[in-house]
Parts: sequence; structure tokens; C-alpha cells
Amino acid sequence: METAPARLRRLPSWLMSQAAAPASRLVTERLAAADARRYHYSLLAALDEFGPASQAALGRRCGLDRSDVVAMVNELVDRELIERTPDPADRRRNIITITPAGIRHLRRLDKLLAQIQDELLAPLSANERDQLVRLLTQLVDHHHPSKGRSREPCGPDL
Amino acid sequence: METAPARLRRLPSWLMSQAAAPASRLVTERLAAADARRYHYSLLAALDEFGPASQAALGRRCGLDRSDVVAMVNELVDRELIERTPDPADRRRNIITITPAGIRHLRRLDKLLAQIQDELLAPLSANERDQLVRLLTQLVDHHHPSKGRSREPCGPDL
DNA sequence: CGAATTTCAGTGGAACTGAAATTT
DNA sequence: CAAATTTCAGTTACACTGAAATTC
Repeated sequence: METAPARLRRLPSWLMSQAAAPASRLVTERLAAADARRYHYSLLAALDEFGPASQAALGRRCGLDRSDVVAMVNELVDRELIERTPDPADRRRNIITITPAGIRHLRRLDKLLAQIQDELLAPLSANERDQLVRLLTQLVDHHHPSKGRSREPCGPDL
Repeated sequence: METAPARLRRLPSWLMSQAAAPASRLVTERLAAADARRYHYSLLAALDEFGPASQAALGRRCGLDRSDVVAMVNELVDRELIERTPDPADRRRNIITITPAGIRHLRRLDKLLAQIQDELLAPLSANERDQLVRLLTQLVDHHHPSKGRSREPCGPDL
């Protein structure tokens, strides 16, 4: 690509898009080669770290739309990486649980993604990578302020 | 949003998407309120900084697909912010030129976007903002290596 | 009743693909 | 002939909206 206009090159919002787009592309490609999708990793990671959860809770945790979670859960159920069972305590909900195969798949994706990050951050030193993660985390946390935590402090994650 | 899985929160590619998405959203909203779109700014900036150019050259400069540039140019021509005239020297090409109204519009968008960046980077200090821009620039430049600059050094931008 | 959950159907912007027609 | 440009038609991944049905 020929050099972009200086106005764009100095515009943080443009830089973020330009940096995120190829990153997203590479991740999508590599995961596809492993017969996985981006949100597979998000959902499996959430289930592994927080335990069984309802679909709505998963969506909230991963920043995914509830409507979309339906189809994503369908895919993972088809692959037998998770299980969907009705919640006897609240019959509106499904309880989603990761299976042993799901955990193994997640570990594989962990390694794959670590490799990809290394490629993406190749031009940065270890220090710079840490700084970038720190700065982006600040931005992301700021945009998702933990609004009025007005519910029970630590109920089961359903 | 409830806290995302730690695996995601430490994943640079995820952080980039998460940071870029709200940024992109805010920019799109604010520009829409000014009856503009994101690529309007890109194209006008390129024309202002590099002078008249063909549609293909504009696409290359701004990282936009040639097919899409057709429709974008149509929009800007309708708003009389640019002009499209056939190139007499190469009848495959159109020469796109920014109009005085286009320049005025660009200046307005400059100010608007500066405000938006300020909001987006609110959680960061001036130093941190510079660092972020520096790091993202390194990543972006690395992904668009100026491949074999094997053509005439400085011909007109068509 | 209001609110939350699951689900489906559909929208919309954006990036991309493929091909045709023209010209260099 | 090969390559570049403009253009159109169609696709795809993705985020989102709106509404229905169920249950709390």
C-alpha cells in the first residue's frame, strides 16, 4: 500500500482499526485451519475459567450478543465441545458446560493463539508488547465500566 | 459487561478488536451526525494531501477496495465535495479532485475527529497517548511493508 | 405486572471476490 | 498478449434490532 495520508496515520481511531483488521484476519484464518472460530475460543475460555453458565451470562462475559450466542452454542454442541442442559432451578435458562473434549480443544487453541500473537507483535520488543497490552487494557476497561454492581456479590455463575 | 476471561484480557489481538470496535462505533456515529462517513474523511484527506488522483490510487492510499471506492466517489460527487473527470492522458482513468467545498468540509471533520480522539483516549495521559500511537504505527507499518518500490520515484499521483 | 432468557428473522455497514469492458 | 482501471454483481462475517414465547 502506498503511504496513507498523514492525518490518518496520526489518528488513533484509524490506527486501531488498521492494526485490528489484519490481526483479526490472521486469527480467523489460522483458527479456520484448525476448524475453529474466534468466538469458540471466547466461549470455551469463559466456561473453563468461570464454570458452567447460562447463555446470557456467557454473552455478557465475552461481549457477544445474546442472539448470536444461540448459534455459537449450537456449533459447539454439534462438535461435542460443550453441553447444553435445561436449568431445573430456572426453567428459562440453559446451563452450558464444557466437556473434556472441549477442554482439550481449548488447550490446543491456547497454543495456536500464542503463536499468532507472536507473529502479530513481531515488530515490538517484549517491553513494548507489555506496554501495548497495558494501554489497550486501560482503554477497554474504561469503555466497560463495571456499572453499579448492585446485585448479589458472588452467586453461582448462572 | 461482566469481567471477560483472563485469557482474552491478555490476548493482544482480542484487546485490539475490543478497543477498535467502540472507537469505530463512536466515530461512525459522530460523523453520521455531521452527514459524513468514515471513508469520506480518508478520501478527502488523501486528495488534500497528495493532490488529484485516480480512484485506484486513492484506494491504495487509504487501504480501501477499488470496487468500494466507486460507490464512495459517487457519494462525494453527489455532495459536490469532489469532482470526477476522465483523464485525457490515460482514458482508463478518472481524475478525482477535491473542491473548495470539499476542503471546507475536510477542515470541519478535522476538528470533529480531534474531539472524538480526545474522548476515546480520555483514560490515557498525553504520554501514554503518544506511546499508543507509536506502538500502533509500528504494527501498521509492519503489516504494510513498502514492497519493492520498483517504479518511478516520484511521478504525478495518478 | 415488569424483567430476564432463549430463540428466530431480518437489517445494515463493511470488506471482499469475480468478472466484464476498456485501455495501456 | 499481459497488465491496469473502472464498474457491477454478489458474497460473507459480524454486530445489531425487534419480536415472540416462556418463565421468574
